[in-house]
Amino acid sequence: MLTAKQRALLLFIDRRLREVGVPPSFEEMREALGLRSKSGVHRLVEALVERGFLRRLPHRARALEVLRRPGEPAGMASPAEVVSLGARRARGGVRAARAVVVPFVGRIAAGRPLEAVEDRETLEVPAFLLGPGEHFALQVVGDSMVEAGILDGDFALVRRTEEARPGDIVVALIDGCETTLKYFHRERGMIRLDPANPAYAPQLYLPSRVRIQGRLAGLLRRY
Amino acid sequence: MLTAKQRALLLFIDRRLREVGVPPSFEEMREALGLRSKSGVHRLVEALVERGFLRRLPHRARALEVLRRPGEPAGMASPAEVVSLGARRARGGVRAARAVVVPFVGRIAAGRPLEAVEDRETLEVPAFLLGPGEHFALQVVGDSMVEAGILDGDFALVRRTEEARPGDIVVALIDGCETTLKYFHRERGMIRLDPANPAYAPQLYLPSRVRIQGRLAGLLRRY
DNA sequence: CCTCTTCGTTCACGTAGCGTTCACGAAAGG
DNA sequence: CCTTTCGTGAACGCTACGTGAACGAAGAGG
Repeated sequence: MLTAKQRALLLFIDRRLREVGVPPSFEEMREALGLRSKSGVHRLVEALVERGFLRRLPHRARALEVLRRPGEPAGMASPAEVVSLGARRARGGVRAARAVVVPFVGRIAAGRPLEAVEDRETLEVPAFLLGPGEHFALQVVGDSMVEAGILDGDFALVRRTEEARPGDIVVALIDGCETTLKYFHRERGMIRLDPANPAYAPQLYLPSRVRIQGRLAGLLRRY
Repeated sequence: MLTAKQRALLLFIDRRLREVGVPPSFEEMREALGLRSKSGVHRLVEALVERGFLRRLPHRARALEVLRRPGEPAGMASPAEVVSLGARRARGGVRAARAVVVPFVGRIAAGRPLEAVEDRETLEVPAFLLGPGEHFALQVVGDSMVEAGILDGDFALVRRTEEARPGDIVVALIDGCETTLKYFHRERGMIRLDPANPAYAPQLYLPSRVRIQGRLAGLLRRY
C-alpha cells in the first residue's frame, strides 16, 4: 500500500503529533526525510491523503491529521471515500443535494428592515425543510409567536415571496423600517398581523404600509 | 491539524471550561496567550471553529464550546463537514456552514421502543444545531410538549446519552416498551417526567423502569 | 426606557512562515 | 525504450500572527 518514503513520512508525522502535538510544516518534513526540496514532500502528502492515511486542509498551515497508521485496518467510512462519494453525488446528482445553503440575514424584530442587513453569513439547512423557490434564514427575537411554537432565538427559514394567504406566518416589513414575524390576515381591506401571544395585540395596517417579504417555511432550534 | 497557537488556545479554553465551568472572554484569552490585541484571539477562534474543534454563538459573550480536544479522533462531524462544500471563505469572512448526517429512527410516542425501529433513514442537519457526541433524529407525535414550543410533526434532534439533569428535555424509554419526550425531574428518589401541556399530567416512575436514551439538542420544523 | 459597561467584531497594516506550482533531471522497473 | 516515481530549486501568493483603534452588540442597573 505504501512506499518506503510514504511510510517514513507517515510515521514521522504521527510521532510529531504524539510528541509535540502540532503537525510538522512542509519544511520540517523535508528536513526529517533528508530531502532538499519541499515539493517532494508535497507529493508524498498527496499520496498519503489519496490512500486514506492522512487528512488535510489544503492551503492551511500544518493542517494535517493522521487517520490511520500503516498496518491498521482501514476504517469503514474513511473520509477519503466519503469525500469522493460526496463529490460524485454533488456533480452528477444521483440523489440531488440534500442540503441547501441559504443566506442568513440577521435577526428579526430588530426594528430594522431586512434589506439593511448584510447577508454575508449563510446557513446550511436540510433540503426537505424547504419547498421550491428562494429562501433565507433569520433568527427570531422575542416571544410574540410562542403559542405557535416559535421561541426566542429560533431560526426561521423563510421562502421569499410577496404573496400571502390568510393564516400564513409571514415576514412583514412595516413602513419600510420594521420587520416582524406574524400571522397574516385580511380584514375590511386592511392587513391584520396577529401575534401568537395573548400579551400582544393584533395590528391593523393599510396595505400600502405593509410589504410581505416571505412566508415561513421551516424552523430550526438549538437547545 | 492545529498550529501551536491554535492548540494552545484550545487547551486553555478546555481547561477553563473544566476548572471554572465558564468559557473565557476574548480579553482573558488574549492575556492567557500573552497577546496585546483581542483581534488575534478572534482569528484563532475562527480557525478552531473552521477546523471543527470549537463551536460558538457569534456576538454572544463567552459562548464557546469545545467539540473536540487535540488528539481526539474526529467525530461524526468531520466526514460530513468535508462533504458539505469546499466552503472557501470569501473576503468578508463567511461562517463555514457544515452539515452532519444523523440517523432518523422514526416517530416517538408510537408506543414502541426506539431500538425496534430500523434506522436506515438519515437526516442531514446543520452542524451548529448539535453539540459534541452522537445524535439521532426522530419525529414528534402528539401535542404533549406544545408549551415548550414542540409541535406535532416536529423533528427532534437528540444527543445520545444516559445522563440527564433536572429540567432537561429527554427521550425516555419506559418499561422497555414505550418512548416519550418529556421534561426530566427527580422527586423523592423517583423520576418525574413532565409534559409541557396542562392537559396531561406529570408521571412518576421508579428509576428502574425508566431508561434515558438521549437529551434534546435541536429541533426542525416544516410548514 | 435610558445609560453604562463589558464584550465581541472588524479593519488596516506589517512581517514571517508556509504551501503550491512548474520545469527539469535522474533513477527504477516493466 | 518508455512510463513512473522520485528529487531539485526557485518563484509566487496565500496564511498565520501580531498590533492598535474604532465600532457595535448584548447585558446590567437605574
